[in-house]
Parts: sequence; C-alpha cells; structure tokens
Amino acid sequence: MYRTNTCNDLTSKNIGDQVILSGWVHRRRDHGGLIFIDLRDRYGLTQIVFDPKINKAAWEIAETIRPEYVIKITGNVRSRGKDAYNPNLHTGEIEIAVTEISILNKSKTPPFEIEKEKNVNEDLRLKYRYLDLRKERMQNNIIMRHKIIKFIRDFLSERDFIEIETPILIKGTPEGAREFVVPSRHYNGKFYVLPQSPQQLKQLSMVAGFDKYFQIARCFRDEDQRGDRQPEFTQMDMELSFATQEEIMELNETMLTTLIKKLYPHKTLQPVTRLTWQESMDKYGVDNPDLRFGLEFTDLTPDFIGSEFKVFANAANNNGIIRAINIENGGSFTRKTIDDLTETAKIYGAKGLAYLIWPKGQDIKSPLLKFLSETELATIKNKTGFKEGDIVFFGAGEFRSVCESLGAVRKKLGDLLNLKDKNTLALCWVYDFPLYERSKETGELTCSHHPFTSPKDLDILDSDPEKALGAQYDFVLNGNELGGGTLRIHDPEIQSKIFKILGIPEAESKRRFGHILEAFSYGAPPHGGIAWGIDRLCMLLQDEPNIREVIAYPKDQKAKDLMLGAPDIVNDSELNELGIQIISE
RNA sequence: GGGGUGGUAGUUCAGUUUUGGUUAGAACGCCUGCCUGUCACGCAGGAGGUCGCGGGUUCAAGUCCCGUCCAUCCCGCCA
Repeated sequence: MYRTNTCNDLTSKNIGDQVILSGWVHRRRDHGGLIFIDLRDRYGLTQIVFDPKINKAAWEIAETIRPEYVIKITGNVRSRGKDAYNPNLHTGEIEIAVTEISILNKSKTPPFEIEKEKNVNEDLRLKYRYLDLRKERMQNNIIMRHKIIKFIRDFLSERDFIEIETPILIKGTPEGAREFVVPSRHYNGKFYVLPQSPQQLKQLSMVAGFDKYFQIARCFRDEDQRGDRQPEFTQMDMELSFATQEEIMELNETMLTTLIKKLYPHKTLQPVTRLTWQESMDKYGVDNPDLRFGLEFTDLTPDFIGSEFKVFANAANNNGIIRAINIENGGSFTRKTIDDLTETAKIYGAKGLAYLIWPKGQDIKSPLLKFLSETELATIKNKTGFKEGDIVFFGAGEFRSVCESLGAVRKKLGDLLNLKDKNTLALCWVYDFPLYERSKETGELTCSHHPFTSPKDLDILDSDPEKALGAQYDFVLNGNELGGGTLRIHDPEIQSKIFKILGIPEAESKRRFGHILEAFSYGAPPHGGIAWGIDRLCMLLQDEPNIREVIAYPKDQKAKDLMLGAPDIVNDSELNELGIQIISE
C-alpha cells in the first residue's frame, strides 16, 4: 500500500492515527537532530518529521534525501503544538512522526526550482513541462480548466444537448486561416486538412436532426502565434436548430454567468450589456470593448464641417469622422505619457495624436489651440466634459483608422490608469455586424465572419452590400472576444446569392461547398450557433497573461513542441509511401 | 513578412550608454560541515562562466563596430 491519505487530508482530528503517505519532497529542513520535510502531492503539503530517537535508520535515510525525490513514509499523526501551527497549510496543525521510510525514486536536481514562483525562461519550462506542471499555480490552472469544461458539459447535457465528435481529418475549405495539411498514403498527391473549427460538420448535424449539438472541440490553424493563439486550441462549439438569436444569446449568457458564480464566486460580475456593432465602434472604437471602464468617445464630426482647422475639416467634409476622448485629471500627464500614447496611435495607422491639455491652475496648452475658434473650443468642453485638470485626445480621419487608433489609445489608457481590475468581469454582446467588409489590399468584398452567415437585410443585399447587416453576435469578456456566432443560411437560394455577391463562380462554390449546398436542399432547419475559445476563457478567469499557462502541453511561439521535439523529420520509407519528396529544408 | 526589446553561473538578474582597463558580481539553487521545533529554518565554507555564435577595431572588448542565430513583445495574418 502506498498511501492511506493524500498530503492535504490530515488535520487535528487524525491525531494518534497511523498513516502512510507517498509524494514528492518539496523542501527539506535539516536541523542536525530533527529533519523536517514538506511532502507534496497534487492535493497539498504535509510536514513529516524524522527524529533519530524514534527511528535512527529512517533518520539516516532522510539525511540523504533531496528535493523531488519520491518517497513513501509510515508514521503517526501528532499535534505540532499550538506555537508551531502553520496557518498557511490545511494540514498546518499536525505533522507525521515518521517510523518508516522508503525512497521510491530519486531525482536529479531540477533545471529550475519547483517550489518557487519566479519567472523562468519559457523555453526551459516547456522543455521540462512535466516539471513545470508540478508547480502549484500550474496544477491549479489545469484543475480549474477541467472544472470549467465539466461545468459546460453538465450544463448543456442537462438541457438536452448532445456532444457529437466530429472528424479531425477533413476536407479543406480554401478560405480563412491557413490549414494544416495531412498527406494521404492511399491517394498520393491528395491531402486531408485538419479542421479550423467543426463549422460545416455541426451544420450538417443540424440537417441530420440533432437539434442541440455541442462539442469540446480541438481546432487547428496554421497561422503565426500570439499570446492568445496556438496552432491547436479548444473551442466550446455549439449549434441549435429552431432557435432565435435571442434564445442563443440568452442560453450562453446564462451558462457563462452561472459558471462564473459557481467556480469564481470571489469575482465581481458586472451586469451583461448589449451593444450593436455600430454603437460599440462609435463609443469604444473596437468590436470587443473592455467595459470595466468608461472613457467613451464623443463624436465631434458635425461640429467641424467647414471649420478653419483643416485637419478636422477635411475629415468632417470627406465622409470621415472626428472622435474625442476626455480623461478626467489627465491634465497631469507627462510629456512621456502623451508620447507613448501617440506611439500607440501611430502603430494603428494614425499620423499623430492631437490633444488639448489643461493642467490644474494653468491655461490650456496644445499645438492645435491656435487653430480652434472660440465656439469650437466651447463645443469641445461642452460635449466631452473637458475642464480644468483634464486632457482630451482627438482622432480625425477615415472611420476605420480613427476607430483603430483611438480604440488602441483607450485600451492603453485603461492600463496606464489602472482601470482593468483583475477581479471584475465585464461581459457584453456585440451584435448586428456588417455582413461584408472591403479588403484593405484588394478592395474586394469579403465576409466579415463566414459566407454561411444569415443576412439581416435581404432587401439591400444587392444595392448596398456594405451596409447590409448579418445575424452575427460576439461574446466579449474584458476586452477579449470570447466567442462568436451567427445564425446560418439554410436556404440554398440565398446561399447562392451570397456566393455571387462575393464573386465566387458557381463552379468554384460547388467544388468547395457542394456537399453543404446539397445537404441544405434536403430540408435544412433554420439553425445557428456559437463557439467559445476555451483556452482564452480559462486564461481570463485564471488571471493568466497568455493561453499557454492554461494548456497542459502547449506549443511554443514558433509552433514547436519543445518537450517532444515536434515537428520532426520522418524517414524516407514513410515519405515514399506518401509520394512526398523533400525539395528544401 | 515588418518593427521594438533582450541573450552574462543550474535559475533570475546587475555590470554594457555617459566611461573599453586588475581576478566578471548578487540572490536563489547545488556540494561539504555545524545545528532538536523549523516551515523561504539558521550559521560557516566551497564548487560553478566559451559574457549566444562568428568576424573586426584596439596595447586591451562582457562593454565599441559589422554579420549571424535564438528568445520575447507588437503590427501584418488569424473567414
């Protein structure tokens, strides 16, 4: 028998019991006479004591023990004595007086210290992930991730959803993200691809009559990495038939808020808000606003039509926009802070960042003050609330670039002013997205989501496609897109029309999506769904800076698995079978 | 693909500009010894370095110059 209890079980109730514990040596404190060891397993720590008077042989073995050794001990639970309680441990009132010990396995000195929460180079952590995962923080992340996923499975199962596993080897849809490709041995020169999401398969499941589907699904995208991106990641994928947008939003909102209340009761959950895409862009410049803080934009476009100030007048007269953001008490901003914010605006394509600063007890200072008329200044004060002690920033120009740059400035201000409270969760829906957008490079119409999104404005689809809205809804948590969903097109005729507007020839749409179009001709029910990024959700709830911290075995920033050494070469005979020749390395 | 920052002991970092100059430091970890109430135990001692790599300037390079590799953050990309 290896253990009668875990290292987090025993309390003063167990005093006098004889117990067996197994675990890792967390720390050893050798007092010459007495030796204390903190024994660790995933449940917690228990202090064990070696006393030469109790068992000289065991005490001698304890002298040779090093961190991360795996040991099994037998001993008696006893009180530490009131003065020696450790209130930080669940087992802090007791200790085990060891009568027997056996070393189950030795350990080399680890490449980094397991018991310290200090930053270690991530490459090293990933190479020795099995050691990294021994850390309390990582164990907690992985356990909480399990609880989150279990909650979702239970919640949806109780509501008649069924989980359907969809295949990993599928057919490519050459649009969207770059796909991972898997060569076929039976059909040389042909390839499977790994799914970017189960999108098509879940829609086909609706045609099959499984009206409430979900899946904790692995998805694959061969794009460059980011803090919140991995080549493979996990989605909570959901699809419903005969459900309205309102019903889908309601269900998801309930699921997430209930999850948070149950698993993260210490967090403050703000009331869930809803914004149309247009509202969100107008107020925050982004479609994933962080609503933990205000700093909303003010629209000044109509006030500068025909103004003397050319930069603003040009924007106002040429279909552009002028937005302002006033920061109360921002009058104390330093030159450097303003420069940093200007840099931020520039990254997103702004030429600069205009501002008026009004330090307490001084006059308004600004390079653009001399261009503004009395009336215009008064309007700015009136509309934005700009007053003594404040600073107001402006963005003027084309809609998209003003939104992007000023939106980034607002986000940065949230950091600078410490407005992003980790324990506050602000959930919101952003809906009524434009169905299409113009590509920046080619000027062509592209889908803002995917070509199966149901249009809301059928009548203006042909005449003014850029104004047409789609039944798309994004779920946003603290400024991160947590999930996105749409109602789908279930009418093959409307679907063909969409392909036509996108300029996809019939032959091509047939090759790419023929199977879906055919399926829809056999009685597809109205349906829609949503997918959440599980990794991102875990990251946000666990207050982690990136999703690698909540994934047990992640790839590094260059999509390598440093622990296993993947990707790797395969031998020539395998390549031959696949009909593949390596041209360059 | 573009830009910023970084690479010094097992680990995390200082030292690199203003000023190139003796034997490259600290903390933690590791090893040895002492220590019977610690819990980040304590005390004493010790080992441990191709200063990412290659080239150059110089009497002299961790420090200056060029190249290169790697890491990291941001942009592009991510229907």
